[in-house]
Amino acid sequence: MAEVRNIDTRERILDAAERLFMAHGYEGTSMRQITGDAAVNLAAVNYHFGSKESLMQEVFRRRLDWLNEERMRVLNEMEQAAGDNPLKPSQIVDGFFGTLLRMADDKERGGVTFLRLLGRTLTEPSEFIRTFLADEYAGVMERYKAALFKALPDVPKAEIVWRFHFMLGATSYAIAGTDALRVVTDWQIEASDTVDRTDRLVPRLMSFLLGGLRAPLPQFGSPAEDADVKVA
Amino acid sequence: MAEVRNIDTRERILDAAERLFMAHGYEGTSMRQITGDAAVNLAAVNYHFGSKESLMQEVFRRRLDWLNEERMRVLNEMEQAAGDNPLKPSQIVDGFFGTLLRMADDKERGGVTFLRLLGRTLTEPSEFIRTFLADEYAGVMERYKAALFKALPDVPKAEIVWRFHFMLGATSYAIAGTDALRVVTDWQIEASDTVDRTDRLVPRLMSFLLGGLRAPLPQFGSPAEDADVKVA
DNA sequence: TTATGATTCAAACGAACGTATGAATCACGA
DNA sequence: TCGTGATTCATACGTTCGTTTGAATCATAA
Repeated sequence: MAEVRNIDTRERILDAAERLFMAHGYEGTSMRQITGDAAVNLAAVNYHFGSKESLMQEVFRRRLDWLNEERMRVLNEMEQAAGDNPLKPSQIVDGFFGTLLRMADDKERGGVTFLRLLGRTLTEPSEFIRTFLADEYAGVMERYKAALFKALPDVPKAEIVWRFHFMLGATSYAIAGTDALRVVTDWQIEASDTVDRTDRLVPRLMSFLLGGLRAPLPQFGSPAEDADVKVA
Repeated sequence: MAEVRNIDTRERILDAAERLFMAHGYEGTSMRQITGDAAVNLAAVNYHFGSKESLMQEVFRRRLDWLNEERMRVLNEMEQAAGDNPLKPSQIVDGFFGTLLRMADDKERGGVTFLRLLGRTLTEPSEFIRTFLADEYAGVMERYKAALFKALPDVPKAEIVWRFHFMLGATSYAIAGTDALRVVTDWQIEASDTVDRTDRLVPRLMSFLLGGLRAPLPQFGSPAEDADVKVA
């Protein structure tokens, strides 16, 4: 068997697809763009992956399998070290979101390209993508939710789940890096290159997520409460 | 002039486009779907709006013009009432995000359909949409950032802007309502219909946003800090 | 009633889409 | 060295895309 060319072609297609899906979305990327960028024949995608949908799934599976296994490994490790004690919320948040965000520096695992693709795809309308992602994430999701329930026994489970949802939103938007409304404009932040911004993004986001997770519970039916703000 | 049919057709197209762009995305929606749903001739879109891109812009302009004017009005009102005193962060957050979220109940202004479309579009890859949104939002964005700077004089402006960005992400994901990873599964939350969930979403999200905005500042270079969690 | 400009309509345009086909080319075991 | 299965290739299929066209139809002012 000629495995060498095979693998080479597959990987080149996956890399190009990852990059282009990130830049133009699933519907906005054509097979001809992908095969052109990958410098392979047009028919190669259908030969190796079967269809455009299957290609998209493989683009995610290649990265998510490792990510979610790593998340499981980290959580197991932390729970074993803690014994019967509940974990700290910050540990859980770091296990889930920190593990994800640290992929940004790991070019072997897609780096920022994959992170941005993932962030954008989480709000993608296509049904088959949502179904696929939900299946990929189901196990790890349950484990982390359970850990949060145990870590925050006094908080209603409904609140925890919602806040998990909000954390996911803040993170996915942050890693998508689109900034459609141009909230963050470089020249008013600081003179810093992209590398630096990635470096500082993680602690910034983690602080925000933890602050949101630990916020006072909402008072339903009344307007937003206001304790005075203390920072730093 | 036959203004009646004109306006009728325009509105029906805009309504159908809003609904379909929300459900299938910009690239995933065809002119034939839109005109079919609106029960108008295929050529009507190009006659009334010029192109698919212009239609998309008009779908947003119809809602965003009012939203951003309302945001401006609310902010002006609060600032006049406060005189020289800075506003409370919760007031600013409510002015920006609360005004947005309250559109959910306003069917005259698109309701949840438009909110979900907006949420999904904020991570949309298409360049022309991002450029358009950035222009639409530029003014109101500057005003609210300035208000936050004044309200939180001790927090570095860079941090405020980043947290604004994170708040935007959490909100856009929440209103997109996609929940790709199925974090929030109805049967484990509470027996409640959709109306109730919209009702409770707002205070829940506002608590989360304020908690994130007021979180302790990040310690760069060190792992996530951990004050013990106090809720309720 | 007739003239006029706005709107609607059926039909077609060329381009791009995802996919399929069958021959050519390759690597490699016998 | 030859045969075989895996892979690559050029090409074409049928469909759908956004847009355009020119005639038909409408509402209104003169």
